Amino acid sequence: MKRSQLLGRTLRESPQVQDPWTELALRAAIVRIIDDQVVYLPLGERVIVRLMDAMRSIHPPAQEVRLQPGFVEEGWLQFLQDEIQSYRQLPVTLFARRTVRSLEPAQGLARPPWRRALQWFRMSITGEDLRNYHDQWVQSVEALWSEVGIAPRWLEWRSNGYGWSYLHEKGPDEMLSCTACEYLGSSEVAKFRRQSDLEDNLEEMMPVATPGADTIRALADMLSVPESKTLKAVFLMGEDKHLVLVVVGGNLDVSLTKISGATGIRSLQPASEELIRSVGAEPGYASPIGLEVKESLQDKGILVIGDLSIECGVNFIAGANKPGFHMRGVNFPRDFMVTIVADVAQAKEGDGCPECGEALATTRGIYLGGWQWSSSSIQYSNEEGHNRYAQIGLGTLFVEPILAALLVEHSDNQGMIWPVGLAPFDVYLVELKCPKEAKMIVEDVEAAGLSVLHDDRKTSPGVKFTDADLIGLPIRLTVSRRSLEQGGVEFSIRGKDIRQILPLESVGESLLAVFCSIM
RNA sequence: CGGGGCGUAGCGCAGCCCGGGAGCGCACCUGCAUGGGGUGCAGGGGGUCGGCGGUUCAAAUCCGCCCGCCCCGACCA
Repeated sequence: MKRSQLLGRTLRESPQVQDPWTELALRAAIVRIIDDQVVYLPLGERVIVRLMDAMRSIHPPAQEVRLQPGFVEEGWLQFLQDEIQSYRQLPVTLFARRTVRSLEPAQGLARPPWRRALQWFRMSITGEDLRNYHDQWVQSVEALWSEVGIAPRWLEWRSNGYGWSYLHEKGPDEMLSCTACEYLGSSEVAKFRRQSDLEDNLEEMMPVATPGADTIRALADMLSVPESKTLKAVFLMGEDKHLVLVVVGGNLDVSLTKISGATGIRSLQPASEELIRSVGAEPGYASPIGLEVKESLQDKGILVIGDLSIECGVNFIAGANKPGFHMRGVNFPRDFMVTIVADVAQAKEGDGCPECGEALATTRGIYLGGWQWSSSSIQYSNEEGHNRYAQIGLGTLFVEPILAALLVEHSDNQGMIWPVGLAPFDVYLVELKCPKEAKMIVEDVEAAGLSVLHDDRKTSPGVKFTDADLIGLPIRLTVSRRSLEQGGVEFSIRGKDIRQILPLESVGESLLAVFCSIM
């Protein structure tokens, strides 16, 4: 490929963006960003193709399917329920290259509005089979990380899942990490220890007049108790107007992600007041006391999720479901029911680490992908003809975030230093007014099976060398009058202080030998 | 909804106070020189100055209205 014909100029001045990977990608002609939308220039697309090949090849064969861009996650289950009827079809592994829309606001290259993803979907009859597959998958991905030279951290990620994050202060994703041990979790799903405030002396439940105290803050102030002694009741509704009541300690906030994970209900939003009143609760003075609560997920009544914090305290203040009144001395489970108790409160900086109890601190990074154990499932018929639920897991790797991590990991002040195997081309040929010799070199090197970017532009040597460093191909060749006088073409490796002259006649062979040795 | 700022070449901006020639940097084009680290010199193309109206001999510049973008406030938690 001739450099003069390659689309995408390198930028002399650093574009003003907030993170180093986007800056490098713009400077080195890997991408352009137009109104948050990413355009991959030829150099970038070549890297993406190689990266996706590397990602794809980490894993044993799976049947490949194609899902159109924007295909929703839940669609997998419906699709498989249609296709899988019998145990004879199981286990099955599917693979898909997808383009998924980011749920979060776009932010540079690490979080574009649409990102490419590779997904592996495993459906098993037994939990053991799925666990084995999962172990194998995780091992393969770990091998990929070492192959491409990054060391992301393992963390709790999404609901029912784990994943990897490349830690970086400019990363778009917020996490909580333990200041003492290895625990790491995304802000939405990080676990934490509730402060325990148990005592044996359970008070009687009594109404107390609290006119105007329709927020936790006002209630705590009026009764002169800490917010943690109150119970917060949050009403949410799912897409189909299914009502969910969440009960947490008054000092905590609910995590929608955790609730989705615990209930399987997607796209939760605050419930309307009329929906709240329709079940007998009073906005501002609500609690599960006296409501018809589901005893299990299949029962009639209101779905009530109790956070772990309701078991960590006694004698709470909670709403009386009457305007202007609360109840004091409220104790779980003596005074109210919940359908399930789960971890549904949002962890924040300073909370106790779930592993060791030390303080959690905010950390930033880039999510690269991870594994999720599906909470819902599909049915198939077993050998006896009975319906059974399959065990399902989903592994995902995100292409753009991984590229962002690679950009920052494999670069120096001069630009990229591509690992062999991911570089958009193998060789950067700097030609200084030696077109004939350059042509021979290109043919020779390409015959040896290596790809060459031939800088044939009419510009000064400085420009070409600087560009060679910025673009960062593993090998640089320089052919000039000077090099010819010294007996051939100058060879150097990006990022290393190696320079030597290779004879013109055997450049291809020599490079091939070098390549085998550094791969 | 209120307050403030901005709008001039592909991008970034100056000029406006104090009215008269539409400019600068980057990018682009041409030529010459240079040839081992974003080189030098010379020349060149490119803009309804956000829109409409007013004042004036004359408006990017002053005045009024409108449009668009950004920030702050308010509402909400």
